[in-house]
Amino acid sequence: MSLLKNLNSVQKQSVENTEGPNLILAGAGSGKTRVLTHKIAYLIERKKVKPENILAMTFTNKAANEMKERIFHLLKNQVNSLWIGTFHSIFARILRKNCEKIGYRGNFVIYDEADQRSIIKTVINELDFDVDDSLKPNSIKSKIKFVKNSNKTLEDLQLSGAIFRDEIFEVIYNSYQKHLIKNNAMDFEDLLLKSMDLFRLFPSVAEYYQNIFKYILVDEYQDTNRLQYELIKTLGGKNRNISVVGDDDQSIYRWRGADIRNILDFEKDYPECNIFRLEQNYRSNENILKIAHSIIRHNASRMEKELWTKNEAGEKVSLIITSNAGNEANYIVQKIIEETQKNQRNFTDFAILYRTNAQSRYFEEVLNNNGISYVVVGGIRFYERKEIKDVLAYLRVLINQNDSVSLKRIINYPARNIGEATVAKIEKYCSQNNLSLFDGLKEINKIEKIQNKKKLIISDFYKLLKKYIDLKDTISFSELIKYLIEDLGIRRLLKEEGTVESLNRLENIGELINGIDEFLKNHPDQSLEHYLENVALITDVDNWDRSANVVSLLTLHSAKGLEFPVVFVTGLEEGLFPLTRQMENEESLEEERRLFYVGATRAKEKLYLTSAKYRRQYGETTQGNISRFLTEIDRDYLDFEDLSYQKSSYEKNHRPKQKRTYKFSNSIAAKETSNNEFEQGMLVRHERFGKGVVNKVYKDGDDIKLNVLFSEVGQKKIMLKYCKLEKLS
DNA sequence: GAGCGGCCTTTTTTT
DNA sequence: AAGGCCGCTC
Repeated sequence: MSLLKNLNSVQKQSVENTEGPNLILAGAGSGKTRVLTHKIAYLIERKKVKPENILAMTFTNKAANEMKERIFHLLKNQVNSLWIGTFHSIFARILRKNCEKIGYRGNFVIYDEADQRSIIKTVINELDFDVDDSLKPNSIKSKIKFVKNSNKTLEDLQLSGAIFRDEIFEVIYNSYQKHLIKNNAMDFEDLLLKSMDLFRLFPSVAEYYQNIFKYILVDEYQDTNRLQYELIKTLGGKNRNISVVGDDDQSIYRWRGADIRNILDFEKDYPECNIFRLEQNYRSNENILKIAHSIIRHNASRMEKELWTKNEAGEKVSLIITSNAGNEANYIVQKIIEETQKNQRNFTDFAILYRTNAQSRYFEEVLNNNGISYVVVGGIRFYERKEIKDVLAYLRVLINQNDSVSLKRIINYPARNIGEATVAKIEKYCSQNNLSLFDGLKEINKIEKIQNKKKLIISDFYKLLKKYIDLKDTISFSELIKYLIEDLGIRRLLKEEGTVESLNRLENIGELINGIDEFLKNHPDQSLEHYLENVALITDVDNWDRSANVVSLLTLHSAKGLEFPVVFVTGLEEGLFPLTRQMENEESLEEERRLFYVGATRAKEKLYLTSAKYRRQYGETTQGNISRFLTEIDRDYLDFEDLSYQKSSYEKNHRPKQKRTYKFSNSIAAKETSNNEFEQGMLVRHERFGKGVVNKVYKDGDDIKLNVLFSEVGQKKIMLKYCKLEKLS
């Protein structure tokens, strides 16, 4: 009985109803994780289901870990045999065991986006196409991703009209896939796609897992794509004990292939299903819910529902329009300071949410200037840093010599005088003789037109790799990496460089080694392969320590599943580059409303909505307008403040602390020339940097650029088309 | 051929 | 922040 005593009646029903398909529609803050964890505990304790027969899939490692912890707490018992993890980690595990059936070796590597791009570039070079805009690696990459996530073949997609027929893309796609197989590598999508292939081609394997996974639970079901949907259907097809938890209003990953139909059509796919609606919100004050609802209710394709709460109405939500991003940041930091003083809040209580990672900059700056500690969650990921990728590339090659992407990465790292041209020659030799790049290195002496000096370097490099490949089975990989780093002299080189960046890199490498030691301490029996897989699938949100007393800065997407007493949802204007500019069609408009909804419902006690009238992007200032949200939002629960007349408080607060004055002589101030151009020596005023004197004027194509020495901020390069530069007489 | 400095562009959101 | 590109030097 004690297991269910903390649940409300709907939560209880959805926990107890273990058999058959279950759709649990769980609004924000309605106890979704609570239901999932209780259900798993209930299955184990009451229904005597073996933990190894339960599969629970989430989208983030963080969510998975949280669930593990809570289940442990409920059962007072560690259940290691539970299958619980992200989609990608679960299927990576299945593939490690079975991938040889579909033509991979068990030590396959997982390629991230940078690796993908590198392959795509190789492919484009090999195929010798005329490169135009349609062949940008990034757009090819997203197209490949789209195709893979759809769980249809390229042909099917073309026939159904989902994409245009594009022969060049077809060739690239096929060649890309061949390269991955040759390198014994999978991209993120392959982890799912190849699992699906495995099940399709080997029904006995599918059956094996169908029998293992007697109960399947899926978190954030609204964000599954067609491929994940199909995998769930395949695995659960036999027992049909599928419980999915989700909220169609929080589906914010359409661009990643998430198909909201998965949740909207669950009833059609599983006609015998039970539907439970968790509509009581335990998280937020009523005013916050009303505001969130007033926006989301405008979405046409959603299940009709409205959250309710027994919580108090609380303070009204504040909507603020500021003049620019700097003032927006100023306002927010001012409010944080006020709230900590008036309402006795800690910095941990605050979260600043924005649309794109790059937007954290202004907030960081102002927080810094006010001595407030903060943490940026996500952003540039640790494992995507250059120095980390370089070191990891060595490890990847040690376990998988076919990984030519990693090999190419390290062939001239640290610099050993091997350039593109030499690599190209080796690659050519390899493809002619059907060798992997690694084997090509071994035969370096047979390759023509390479200088003897370089042959020597390459064969030394090969010997070095060989030495560590042999060494890796005799010592722990923590020792292995330490020796390797010393051997390569990476530490020494970075120290000698002596710049801020290089010392940072040095620190990061130290951090990496700590991380490896930590990993080995926690998983003493696991191998280098396991470590690399762990690294490939982890994100910064997963590592985030919430115990420190700091303000949290994160994207709206990363904020899903989290809650904070005070939340700032920033950048509310539409029409600007980083925000809601994609509202041109109804579908994207709906997704933006859902994103707003997710952000707003993170708040427990107080919600601030902020926007800026003007925002700079790539040096350009654009005007936004919040009219759409203003017309939709319910003003009854809102305090509205227009501060956009405050023009320059940001600039005032951001002058260098010790004021440096750069001397320049007024006497050389030039007159405006007849053809309205700027000249050396001319006195000017910049909208942000103030007064200055032109040092140099030059042309770059049609663009006019100036070097200007400003008295306030020193020398700056100015692109005329991006700013207003006023001539002073 | 390789490497380096300088300058520009990129990019929504993530497993 | 980091990769691409150009022009320069060794």
